[in-house]
Amino acid sequence: MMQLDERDRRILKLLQEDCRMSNADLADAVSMSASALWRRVRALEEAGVISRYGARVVPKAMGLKFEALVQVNLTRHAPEHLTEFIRAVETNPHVVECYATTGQADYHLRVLAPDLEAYNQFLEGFLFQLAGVASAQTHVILKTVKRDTPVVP
Amino acid sequence: MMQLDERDRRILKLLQEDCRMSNADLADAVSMSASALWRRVRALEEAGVISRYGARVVPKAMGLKFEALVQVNLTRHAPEHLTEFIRAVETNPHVVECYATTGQADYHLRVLAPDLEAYNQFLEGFLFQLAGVASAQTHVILKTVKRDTPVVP
DNA sequence: ACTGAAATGGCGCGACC
DNA sequence: GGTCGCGCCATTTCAGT
Repeated sequence: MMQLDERDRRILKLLQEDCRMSNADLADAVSMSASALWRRVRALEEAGVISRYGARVVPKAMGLKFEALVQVNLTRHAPEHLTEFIRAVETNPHVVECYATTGQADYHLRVLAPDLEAYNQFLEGFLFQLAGVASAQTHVILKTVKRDTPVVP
Repeated sequence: MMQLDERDRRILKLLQEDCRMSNADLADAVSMSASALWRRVRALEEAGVISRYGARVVPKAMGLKFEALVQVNLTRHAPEHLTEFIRAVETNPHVVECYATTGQADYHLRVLAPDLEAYNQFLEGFLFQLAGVASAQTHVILKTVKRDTPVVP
């Protein structure tokens, strides 16, 4: 793990907001020479602090107007079903987030679909087909209050 | 809303994976001239299909080793508390996601903190201080199975 | 209207203090 | 960490379809 100073935090903050800004502008913003900055950014990438530079695509603009959080419980008695579940979730394009959690539910998913019908198809045709899945509880997202929030504020 | 063709989808797919790739390389990858591609990307930005170009920062690398999903229920009788809740959540840097949902919980949050102690401080010093909050249920994230998944697969 | 070729000013990236 | 410089690339313009 890498030791980060205040300057690194400023760099990360700015890159989270707009990673397409020019290296030169960023250097200006943090009062550094372009190449010194460039080396820092490189170091942050290589240390795995920055995992990716990705464009955020708005789901609705892609026709994905239905969104839900799903709590999943697995059956207790089948360890081989767990890896199958993980692999299936990782592969399925509807699932955009998945966490193993403490509490009532074993797993929490965020799922995107074009509409309610497609989501039902996701449940019946995919999630409920998985052997390890004991139950699933859907929370339809009514409104996205906050998302894509910078980790470094 | 904009009409997207197959080429747009390929552009978006690639930009989601690496939005720092050069315009020239991207043009090659989708078999277009650099200027035609550049105009398309511009159009996607202006149509709001691409909301941001952001570096993904790994929370753990920033010392944020504790992560939780929190289900919040608000009191039924105070509409003015709702806006206060929303504003507080939007402002608080620990909260990186927030959704209004159907189901047992009114709101779902994803919260980052340095450690369990800091999270307890988040609950006592922030969340439970909000007048509208009736109850909160924490699901500690044990493992991130999937995240930052492209919307366009 | 939409395309791509060309021109240029700026920038990324590396070599070297 | 900064300076310098080469070569490449983003961005605009312009002519062709």
